[in-house]
Amino acid sequence: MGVTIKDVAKKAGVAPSTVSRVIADNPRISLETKKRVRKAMKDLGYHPNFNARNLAVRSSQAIGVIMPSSADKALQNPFFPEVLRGIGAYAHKTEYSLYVSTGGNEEEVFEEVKRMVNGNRVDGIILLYSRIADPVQQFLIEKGFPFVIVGKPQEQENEITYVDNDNVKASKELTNHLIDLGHEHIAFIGGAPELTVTIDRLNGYKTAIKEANLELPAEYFAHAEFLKSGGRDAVEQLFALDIPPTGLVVADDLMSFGVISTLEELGLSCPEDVSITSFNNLYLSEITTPPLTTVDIQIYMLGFQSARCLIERTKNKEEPVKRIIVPYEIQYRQSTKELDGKNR
Amino acid sequence: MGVTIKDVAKKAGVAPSTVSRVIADNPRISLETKKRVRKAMKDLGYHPNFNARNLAVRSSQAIGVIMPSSADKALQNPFFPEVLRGIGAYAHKTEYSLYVSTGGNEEEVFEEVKRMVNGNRVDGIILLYSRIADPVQQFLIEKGFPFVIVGKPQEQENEITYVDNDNVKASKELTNHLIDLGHEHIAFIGGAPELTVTIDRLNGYKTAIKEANLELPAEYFAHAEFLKSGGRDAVEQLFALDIPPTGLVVADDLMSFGVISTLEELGLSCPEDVSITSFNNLYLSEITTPPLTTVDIQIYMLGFQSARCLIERTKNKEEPVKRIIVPYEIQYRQSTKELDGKNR
DNA sequence: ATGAAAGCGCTAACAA
DNA sequence: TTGTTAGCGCTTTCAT
Repeated sequence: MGVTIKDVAKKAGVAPSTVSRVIADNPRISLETKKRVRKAMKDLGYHPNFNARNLAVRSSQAIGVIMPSSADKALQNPFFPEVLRGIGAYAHKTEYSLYVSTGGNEEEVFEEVKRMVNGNRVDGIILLYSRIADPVQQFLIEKGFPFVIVGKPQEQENEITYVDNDNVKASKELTNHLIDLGHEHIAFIGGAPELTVTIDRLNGYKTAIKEANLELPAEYFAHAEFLKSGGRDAVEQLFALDIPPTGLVVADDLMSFGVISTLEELGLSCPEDVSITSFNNLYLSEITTPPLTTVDIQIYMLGFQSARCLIERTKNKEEPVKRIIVPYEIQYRQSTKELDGKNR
Repeated sequence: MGVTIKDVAKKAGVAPSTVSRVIADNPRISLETKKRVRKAMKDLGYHPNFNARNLAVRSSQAIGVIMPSSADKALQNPFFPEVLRGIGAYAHKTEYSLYVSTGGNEEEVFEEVKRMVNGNRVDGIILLYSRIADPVQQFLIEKGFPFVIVGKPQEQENEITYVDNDNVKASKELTNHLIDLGHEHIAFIGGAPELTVTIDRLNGYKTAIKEANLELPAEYFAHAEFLKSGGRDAVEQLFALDIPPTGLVVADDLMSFGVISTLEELGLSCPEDVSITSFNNLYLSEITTPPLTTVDIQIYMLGFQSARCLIERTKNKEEPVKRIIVPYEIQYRQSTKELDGKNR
């Protein structure tokens, strides 16, 4: 099957190399022949074979996108399709394709990465997660293979290109909002503690609390899974304390839903009894009850920019290491309210 | 860069073709040499170049996954990462890679498909949506290119391999559940009306209503977008009717959240005032208030099976057209309750 | 401005 | 059981 460059060459009465040049829009080919060749291509329904092309130029015009392993339900987070959409937009623009590795366990993810890299399937990789001591990251660094992280690397921050929000600042701002509303007992519920994003958001929270000279008991940091049971445990523990919090900084909208649900089971309601703030501004956070006060981290933009960095880098070896901080914007909605007398 | 098959051959003292055979685990190579070659591969850190391989065998060991265009927010539906996970699981097992096309507008999606197909980037395609008069589907059929649909084709049902649930039956069962609970005024809220899935679920609903000899006023079918405003419009209209429904069959969990939210704004609550049933059993539907009575359509399995069909097909031209119906299971939770006196 | 020819790294007849 | 050789379809020197 398949009409090749030779067929086109024959039909247009030129050499294959000329056809190749026409494809590349080489300026040293006369407009005359270009037209003739293009017509031949069209008539024959010619489409370049990418495997052949890639073999010849040793590149693949494709980038790999690595999702975290899906031991938990984290992958059901709409965050992923949304970054993917951002990445896809830039990739499409530049005629790159997207290879994705979707979860499985950690080992499988690693295997996928190795397949992509070793098999020359992709020119670069985007990591959709960042955590401490990640063998994948280590592998990529050792190979000197181009990659960018959506999020912030835990180590070697200056040698890795990454696209992130200022999570520390955002988290601090969120916490301060609660403080401004009169809350004095504010707890933090984060995701997996080895994720950089959790660490940063926890730090921002801590900073704000300290600066306001509020108490910061160790029992006020909880880590919940996205899974219901996990979230419930965290909330139950928190609200069984002598002084339960009246304000919550939660690291992810999806977790907030679980938290609100558990609160209701405990007979507490949001925002009357406890104010909740969180992160991501998923489409969902606008339509639930109550709508969430949350940080819009611009997921799409995170994806778009990461693709841009990576593709620019694969096109130009000299492109320097970059750090791109995507601005965030807090959406104030109904999950937070001024602390009223009875709770003080 | 890159150590090639020749290097390995030289080091092992054999011909390149022998190395190739070892890679393919050809049975006519002595165990002796296999071992020697494998050692050489390991010592040299050899990895086959897939572009070269694919060029030689005219295949790519990759499948394309096409998401719907993302004009709306539909892509934020956790359905997608979840099917992707299922597809990825089977793909990984069989050492296939995944190419994805993520949204953009319809034209861009189509371009992506053409790129994948014409450029020999993939051996087959999985369509994650199905709707009437889809140019992509048409293109694939004309080309005779292997593809499978997650969902049900609108035309040429017998010539296309697809993986779906029995949506008609599920929807009927859901509706009957409401009827059994005493509801007599049941409305349907679907997604985009050109999607097959919407059509099927609407039909199941209608059938149940008719069989129970209940009324079926035209105003009882609403179509909502995933976007909040759309869902709100539908709900507001429905509940402004002379006889507002007390039961709802909603085509997607995500839409149900919007519906519940709008209801609350109207001063109605679920399940006290209106019972809601829906589809998908997203992780979310379990943790919100109230937890949803919803059809578990086994999203992961839909993905897994579609990948299986497609990969089996690409491996064997003779593989017949298939239809796979993944069983569903209704999860009864708290969004539905017996109609009490006051609402009759 | 264009052509000839040598690869890119691998597979697959065909020989031996 | 293994080696030789001719491609797969494209790009890219090097000539002309």
